Amino acid sequence: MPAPARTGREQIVEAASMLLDEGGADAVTMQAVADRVGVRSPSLYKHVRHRSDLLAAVVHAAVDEVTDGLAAVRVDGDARASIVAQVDAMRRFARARPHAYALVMGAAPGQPRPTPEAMRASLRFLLAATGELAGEAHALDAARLVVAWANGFITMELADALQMGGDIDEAWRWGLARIVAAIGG
Amino acid sequence: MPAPARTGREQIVEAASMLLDEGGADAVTMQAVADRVGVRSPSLYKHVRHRSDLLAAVVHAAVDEVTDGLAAVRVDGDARASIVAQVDAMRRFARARPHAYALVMGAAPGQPRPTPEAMRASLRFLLAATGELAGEAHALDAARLVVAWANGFITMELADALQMGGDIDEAWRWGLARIVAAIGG
DNA sequence: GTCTATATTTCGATAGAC
DNA sequence: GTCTATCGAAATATAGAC
Repeated sequence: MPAPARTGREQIVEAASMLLDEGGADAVTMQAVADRVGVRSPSLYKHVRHRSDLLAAVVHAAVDEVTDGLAAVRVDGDARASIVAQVDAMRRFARARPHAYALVMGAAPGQPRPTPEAMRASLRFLLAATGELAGEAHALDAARLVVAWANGFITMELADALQMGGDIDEAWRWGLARIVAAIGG
Repeated sequence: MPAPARTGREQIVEAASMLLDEGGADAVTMQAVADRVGVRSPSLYKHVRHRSDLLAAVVHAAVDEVTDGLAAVRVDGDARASIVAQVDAMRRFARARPHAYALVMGAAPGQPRPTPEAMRASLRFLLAATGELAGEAHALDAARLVVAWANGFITMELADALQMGGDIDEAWRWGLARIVAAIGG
């Protein structure tokens, strides 16, 4: 056997995810990924079709991570507590992996997007909770309200926008309480 | 006189803004800007220090445009109407210039940001309105709530996230009504 | 102030030997 | 499957003539 495999698609996606976290999508170059996994850049093309294929895999892995996190913190018997726990988990993920968060939530037009099915899976338990509070007829509207507020808040927090003084965590809790109340809680 | 001026900083920023709208920040290359204004790329450096200087000017012009738009639609005697008018104006701007909107609201980590003063100026009349509704003690929290929701909704709308069926304009109106009610309206 | 010419770097991707 | 070698494209920016 001439050349044993020294890397694989999984390890490549992992390295690309780290580079995304460290320097954004632009930092995910084939050269940088190759350095990270310890091979020469042409070898990557035996595991990945092209750069966009790799980036799509990175986004897919990130949205899966979010989905698992949201599923893990849900509270089955308490809709209010479940909503709070899930948006808190969103915020934790965003703080830990801001660039990945931006890709998942589609903050940058023209960047790779997760599939609609993957996004739906992420919001499964949030939809259940908002349905309990707002009624099935408005479950979707209410989920959109919650996610929109949380996403907007998190995005601006990461960008240091709305830096107008005041305690940011206090603003988060104040807003969250109002949002939950607004959808029928 | 050896070479009369065929362009100027204002025209260059304008061309760069058009390129931003058409293809995002990555499309704003010195070459593309030069083609657009009708000169060779080295000539641009007589009007602009470097590319980041140009991009910063583009962002500044965009936030000024937003500020003017928000000031124009405000309703002085009616806080609820003023809030609705201003978030509607935000949404119109985002639909007209999605890439510019993303830069202004800081959706992409690592991109050029408007100055805090410019952002504050944009939110002046919104703060006045939320102060009326929520009380001065919570004017800032309430403004953050409104802007966060609007920004999150708009961002996801532009990215086709939360595309889970239902009328998107109806969701906007439903959410907006709840938000205004939530802050004391 | 604009031009030609160019330095320099970096990128994605391919060819072909082993 | 990995490697060396390389192509071709595109980018920012500078030097110096006019």
